[in-house]
Order: sequence, then structure tokens, then C-alpha cells
Amino acid sequence: MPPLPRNQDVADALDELADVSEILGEQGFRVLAYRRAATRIRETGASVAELAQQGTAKELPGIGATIESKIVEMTETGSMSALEKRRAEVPAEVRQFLRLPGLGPKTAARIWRELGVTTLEELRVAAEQQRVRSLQGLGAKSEERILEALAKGFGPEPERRGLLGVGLPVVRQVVEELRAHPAAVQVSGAGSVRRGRETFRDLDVIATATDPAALIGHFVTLPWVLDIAARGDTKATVVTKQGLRIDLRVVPPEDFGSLLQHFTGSKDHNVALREEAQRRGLSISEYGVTVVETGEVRRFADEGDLYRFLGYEPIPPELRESSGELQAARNGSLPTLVEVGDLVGELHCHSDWSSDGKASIEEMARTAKANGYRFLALTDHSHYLREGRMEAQWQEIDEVNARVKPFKVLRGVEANIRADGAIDVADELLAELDWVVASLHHAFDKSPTERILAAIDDPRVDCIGHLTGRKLNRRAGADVDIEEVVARAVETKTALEINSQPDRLDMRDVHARLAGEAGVLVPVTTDAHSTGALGYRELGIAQARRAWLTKDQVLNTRPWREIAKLRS
DNA sequence: GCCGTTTTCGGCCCGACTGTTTTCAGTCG
Repeated sequence: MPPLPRNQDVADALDELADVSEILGEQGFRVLAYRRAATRIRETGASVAELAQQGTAKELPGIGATIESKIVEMTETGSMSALEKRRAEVPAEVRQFLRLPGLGPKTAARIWRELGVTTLEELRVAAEQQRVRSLQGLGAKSEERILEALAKGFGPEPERRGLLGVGLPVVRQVVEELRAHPAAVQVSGAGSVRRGRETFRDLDVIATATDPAALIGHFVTLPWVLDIAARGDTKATVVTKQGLRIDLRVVPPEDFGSLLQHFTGSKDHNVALREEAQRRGLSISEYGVTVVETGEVRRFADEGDLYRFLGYEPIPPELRESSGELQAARNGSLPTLVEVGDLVGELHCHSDWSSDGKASIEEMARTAKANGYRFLALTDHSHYLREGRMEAQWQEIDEVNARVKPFKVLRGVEANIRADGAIDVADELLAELDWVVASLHHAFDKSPTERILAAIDDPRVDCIGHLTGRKLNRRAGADVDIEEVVARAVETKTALEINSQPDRLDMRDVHARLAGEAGVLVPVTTDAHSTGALGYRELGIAQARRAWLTKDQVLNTRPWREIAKLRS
């Protein structure tokens, strides 16, 4: 039996099946169903292959008996015959045509079938020889666009997305600048950044104004604007000197709620919302809700009013991913999500005792205290604390504690999980520590699940740090069996953190949700190596909210004496 | 292919933009 396919593998197969089916001109709604199933699978924390084998994958919305059987087939044989069959019909590179901007499945199919073009190189030659324009509906502009895209080259790399930690401050700054303008009435960030998603493609800002043209004029002349990509009466797009795209939409005050809802997304959330409304004879767009029968249009200045009108509790942006939030909002069973202000302590951070640390223990402690925290577990890397240095650090911690009372610095460590699963700190030292984080730092491909389970089983380990070791845009995480790890963590009362580093945010949202539902207490930590990095907690909190976590499910919302009691 | 407080059959979000066209299909978000 082949190894169990990961959710990513299953989703990729379904997406490819959708692509080739579409090029072959199969029924659009079936293609849509494949894509929806792929998205659902990517956003599922549990192993869909396992669910399919148990016959319960079809309980996931968008997955029925047919797709479940395809997943079972892939689990048992390593491939899907429906996909293999179509792969044999569509030349491999024709699928790549879809990645060219403005080129969809219909056009790709015609280029292949009517021109006999089967590779990107042949497509380039055909466009140069002006043969593409011989197709009905395509002209010189189309050829130009194709050549331009091909010349730019698009490698196998998926597009890089910006990090939330980069986008969030930019959106805040833009919103602040626009609010300060006399023409502005209401201004808000929208889009995936408002949903707290870990990465973004572009940044969205919406506004109402007494003089929209004046506000847009101000927007496009902000000092960090490099280029104006589009500029009209109600919207503009600029590119910043950092290379970020920012969209601004300006609407009348009475439509602010509808527009904010529309541009916050997600797309899937909006589609699901509109489908439910449609069944009740309502049509939703960014301009309001139309009662289809009468043609009457309801407009909403307030986003919450829009949700309430449709029969839902207002849904926090972080939950708008079409993963159960509509049903919960209808039943009135939305969770009360954890907030930044609920955090009272730090459980993973570093000082200059680690060579990559920038601040002293006292500086870290004083900054945490100024942020409203009451304790901080100092968890410097174990390999900088060898040969008596750990004992020396404890002495400094004692001295700092005397000066920062009643704030408390705790003796901690971030231990390394060795390739054999052992923790690289001596037993007699571990016994003296208040808080032990264990993390993978190398050999990510060497039995990561087994090593993490070994660390969890070690009674002196309190928390697993950055579970998969992923670095956004740089490396995928280790292939960790999340469900097994979560189950063992529940058994042993071991914590699994959400690491707030902008390029980690590890555990990811759906895994943290799985952990929370299973009963794991999840600390939101910063892994700060400087005083400023303690501010990353807002990123981790966004991730925790996306994982549906409440204050009770986040460990470091509790005072240290309670946490100390829980570790045993 | 999925799904159901109108439906187990007959639907499937909505609007803007683009390039190509004289009314629209395809693509995108």
C-alpha cells in the first residue's frame, strides 16, 4: 500500500482533474465541484484520506460519494483513474496555458485543438507568427499579452504571497492617512488582511467620503506610492515602493456595510452566503440585497446589520472561510474568539543569551511588562546554554526578577529535538526548569512525527514549538501527522503553540482548530528575539481566531500559578 | 458533481472588465 496521500496531494490531484476536465470541455458544474472539493480539502485539518477510508469524508461540505470514492482510490492505488485517463488526452503543457493571464480553459483548448499547439514554446512561435489571431475572438492584443507573459517567464514556483506581518502595518498606515483627510468619512482595511490570513496577494482598503475624487487624489499621491496602476472616480490601484498592490474603493455612506462585507471575503464565504440567500429569494451584491420578487433593494451602511438582516449573528472576519461559520452564525453558536488583550504572559522568547537574540533579559522583561504581561518564560536555545551557562543565566534571571517585581521571569529553555527524538538538555537541568519548549530545528524529513511524539512523551516537555518548522515562501513544513500528535498531546497534557513569527505562524490555522477542538491548550507565543518582536503576538492571535479559539483554549491567558498547576 | 425550510431533480453568486465585437463570451476577483 502506498503512503497515505496528504491533503495537499489530494487537493492538487482534484485541481488538476478540474483543469484538464475543463480543457476537455466537460460540464462546468462538475469542474466547479472538483475545485470546491479541492479547496475544502486544503482547508481541512484532519487527513481526508483517512476520512475517506472510514467513509466519512462525504460529511465535509462539497464532497459527496463520487469524490470520496476517488479519494479512496487515490489512497489505495496512489492515483485517480479519472485523472490518469484525461492526462493521457491533454498534452501536459496545455494545462500550463491556464497560467497565462487572460487565458482560460476555453481559449487554451482552442489554441491546442484548432492550431495544434501543444507546448509553451510552440505557443510563443504561433503568437510571433500571428497565427493566434486567426482564431475567432482573439486578436493582436491577445498575442501581445501572451508573448509578454511568456517573455517574463513563469517558473515552476507558485507566486509569492506577502506576509500578514508586512501587510497589516501597511494597511493600518494607509487607513490612518486616509482618515486624516478632510474628505474622508469612514475608512477600513478589507480583504484577506482583515481576515487575518497568514499571507495576501494584494491589500484592500475601502472608504466613504464627502468628496471621493479628493480622497482618491490623496491616496495616489501618498509618499510611498511608486506607480498608479489604475485611477477612476470610485477606485484606484497603486503599487508601493515595497512592491505591494493596494486597492482603494470609495462608495456612498449608505453602502459602506455592503462593500466592506463584499471586499472582506473570502470568496468562498461570499459564494456560500449568496447561495443561501438565493434559496430564500434574495440576491446579494456589493451594492445591497435585492428581494428578487419585488426588485426592492436594501442597502447597508453597517456590516453587522447586513448579517443580521440575513438571519445571522455578525461573523468575525477571521471565520469567513466557508468552514462552518454560516451555520454557527444562524444557530447563534459562534465562539467568542480570543483577543490580544486576553494574553497575560509570554511562553516562548529569547534574550541575548542566544547568539541571535538582540535584547537583554531585563529589556525583554520590561517590554513584556509594558505590554501588560505579568510573566515571561525565557526560552533561549539549549545549545547556547551548555557548560554552566544555564546556571549562570538563572542567576541573572533572579537578579532581574528582584528589579521587575511583581513581574516574573521564568526559567525556560527551547530544547532541540534530536534526530533520535531525544531532548538535548541534561536531566538534572530539565528538573530545575519552569517551562520547557521542545522544537524541531533540523532533519525535518527524518521521521518528524515519531520524534515529536517522543518529545511529547517526555514528561519534562511542556510545549512543542513551531510544530512543522515551515517557513512561509521558503520551505514547506515537515510532514507531521497532526491528528496523531494532537491525540498524544491531549493524553499527556502537552501544549502545542501557535508561533507568531510572521514567516512561521505554525501551527497553521486549520491545525490549531483541530488541536483546540481536541482539547489541547494552545499558547500564542512570539518566539521574539528582540523587544519589538513581542508585538508579533497580534499575528498569532489572528491565527488563533482563525482557528476558532476562545480565551479558555489559549494557555497564556491564564496567570502563571494556574499554568504551573496544570503542568505535572 | 453536489445539494435541499419551495426541490432527490434541476438548479448551481454577482458584477466588472477586456478584447473582440456590433451584442457578447471569456476571464477575473
